[in-house]
Amino acid sequence: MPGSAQNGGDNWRRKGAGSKGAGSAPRNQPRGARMSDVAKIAGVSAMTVSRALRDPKIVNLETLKRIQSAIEKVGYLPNRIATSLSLRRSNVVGQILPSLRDSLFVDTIQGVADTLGNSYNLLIADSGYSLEGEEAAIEAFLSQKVCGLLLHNTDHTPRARRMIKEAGVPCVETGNLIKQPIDMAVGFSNYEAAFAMTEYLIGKGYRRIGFISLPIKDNERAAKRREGYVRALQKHGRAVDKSIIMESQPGLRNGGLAFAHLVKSRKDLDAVFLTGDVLAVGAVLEAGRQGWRIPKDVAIAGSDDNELQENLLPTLTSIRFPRYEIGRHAARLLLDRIETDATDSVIMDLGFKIMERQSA
Amino acid sequence: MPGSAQNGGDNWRRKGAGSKGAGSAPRNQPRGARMSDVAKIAGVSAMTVSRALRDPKIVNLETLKRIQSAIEKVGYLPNRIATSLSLRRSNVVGQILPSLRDSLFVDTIQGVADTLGNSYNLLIADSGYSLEGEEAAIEAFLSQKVCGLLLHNTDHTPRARRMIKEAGVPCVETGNLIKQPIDMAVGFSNYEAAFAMTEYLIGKGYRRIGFISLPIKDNERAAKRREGYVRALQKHGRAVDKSIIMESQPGLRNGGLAFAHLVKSRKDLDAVFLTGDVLAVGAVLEAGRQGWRIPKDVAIAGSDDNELQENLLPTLTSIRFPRYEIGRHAARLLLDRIETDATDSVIMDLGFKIMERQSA
DNA sequence: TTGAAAGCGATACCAG
DNA sequence: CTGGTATCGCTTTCAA
Repeated sequence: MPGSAQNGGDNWRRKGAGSKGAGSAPRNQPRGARMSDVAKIAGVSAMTVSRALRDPKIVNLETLKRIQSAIEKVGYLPNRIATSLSLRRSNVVGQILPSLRDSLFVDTIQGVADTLGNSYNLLIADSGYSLEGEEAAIEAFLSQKVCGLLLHNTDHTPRARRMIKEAGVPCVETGNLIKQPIDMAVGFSNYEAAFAMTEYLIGKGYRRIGFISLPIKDNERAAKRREGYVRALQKHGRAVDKSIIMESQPGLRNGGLAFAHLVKSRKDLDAVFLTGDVLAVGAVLEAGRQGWRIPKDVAIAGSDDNELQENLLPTLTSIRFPRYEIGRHAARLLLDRIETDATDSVIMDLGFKIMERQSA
Repeated sequence: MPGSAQNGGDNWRRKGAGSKGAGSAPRNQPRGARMSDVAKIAGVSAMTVSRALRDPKIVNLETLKRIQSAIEKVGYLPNRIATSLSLRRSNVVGQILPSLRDSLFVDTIQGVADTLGNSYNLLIADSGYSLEGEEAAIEAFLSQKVCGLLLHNTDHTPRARRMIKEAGVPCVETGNLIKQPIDMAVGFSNYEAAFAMTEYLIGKGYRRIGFISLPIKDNERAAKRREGYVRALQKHGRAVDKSIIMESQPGLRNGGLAFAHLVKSRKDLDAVFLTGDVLAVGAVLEAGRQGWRIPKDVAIAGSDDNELQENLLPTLTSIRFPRYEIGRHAARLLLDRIETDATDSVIMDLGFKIMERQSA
């Protein structure tokens, strides 16, 4: 229902909204020039045109020139659909993410796009955070005959795994690293990262460290982070207190609310580790509203570091993940597999960094 | 050069990075089942299978069942490349944005993806903020035979415009509204928005209002906003002082620096309007560092409202643009054009909202 | 309701 | 260096 509820009875400022204008679009399906048209004009066969496009060196220079001018004359654009059918291989890579809206993923997408360059195109879809959604997108992409697949989750439906394997399409899973990828994997260990941050906080002398993450259900990353937190506490002989382990819905506001709730309910907390989305940023802002001094009253640590976090007041101690690099490497692995006969199953751990700042 | 410089001599925490594992990928190009294979198993012709998939009702129920079980048996997946070639029309929509990394655009992408649904796929590319980059992406997409095109700019190379028109592909330009779209346009007026915000500030009693935008060169949106600011001042009989009109590179930090520079150089400023990217957020954070009271010492107004801006301290007065809605409407227009014989040239103004908050 | 034949626009292969 | 022919996998058209 686009634009009905959202804009109903609104007070948006606009001018002459929805004007249907005078112009008209070209309806005469011109069915652009084909290779054979170019060939005819240049006085050669279609095959020669094909060669001229693909490998100009093997074509007579004179012929080549005639072909090129014919191409310009009719404004010929190769039909990549026909090429793909003939070659039985497309030049399209498919990437599926939980959500496109989440700014966490845009760096990875850009890393992929930058690496693909001009020879490949990127098909993109979101799973809506559901395995069924992912399966549907995978099916659609395999139907499109993508030459490679990039998945964010490492958790998939059995049918999804089977389809990918049967299609024999190169596939890179990004995000949380696992032991048994479908094909290849690039990412970092959410477990290790949360473990390291928890140890960092312990090392800084905090005695009672709360933990807030996104809901664990159907979220392997959040689950692994909580596990890392718990194990780090245990390693250092700290009690694991379930009453200071919370979940929060995504969003700045929700993170702030969860944080305030936790701090108010447990006066002995001296640090809170919020991981996922913008939860930690919300906590810093909420602390400001409450008048709590960070880190003196309570310390805050976050994850998914970005420019905002290093400019907040106070600046936020956080885990930095190499999201752009993950995109680059994932795409690179795909291209290597496609363009060479590389066949190794690769698991690439790009690690993480603890960014020590003012908040903890 | 992926991963060399960026990770060279680093101190990222990882485990056994770059392990080349034991596994191996399926190399035996299985060339999945074709429609004729399904047909053979079901004891019918390929045409009947085609009909069964496209319009099950017109096929005998018994036959249909045999076909369906044959499909499951061989794990048949339709080849959309072949369909597209045969139909001379793909089910892929192409969207081109200045950058994928910029979180400003993700809402629009999501709006598009949500509207396309399961029947269409989304090809995406970035122009790298250059007209040449956009032209290259348009050419690639037209070669892929996209059934519709979504452009962010309203400024294009002549060749790009010509190619789109000659291909006869439905096209929606989003972003700044213009009078002469290639085909259709959805967006808002940057001029009107900046004009309205400037009038708002004047109405609040601010006497001397500075202006900071992204660099105007090759940025029609920024140019229109500055024009709106200037005209609003003129309408209200205010002097236009070039020394308090600045440009800033994108980024939180840069916005903060530009803001601090402006405030320090002109002690009589009582408000600054920062438009574009996260400039205004950077200004609020910088004010915090400097110890300036907002809006008492100086007021701040921004644009591109989001959840962060309404949770900053102080909350930020800002212009809200309906980015998600733009995506939805743009995609809807495209689908209408594709699926019906609609031919109207539409210019749709979705407006904007001034969000009045604490900072101005 | 079903099937046979002729494309869609390019490329691989084999001759010349 | 160049051209003819078969083919990629599906759909349209026309018969049966």
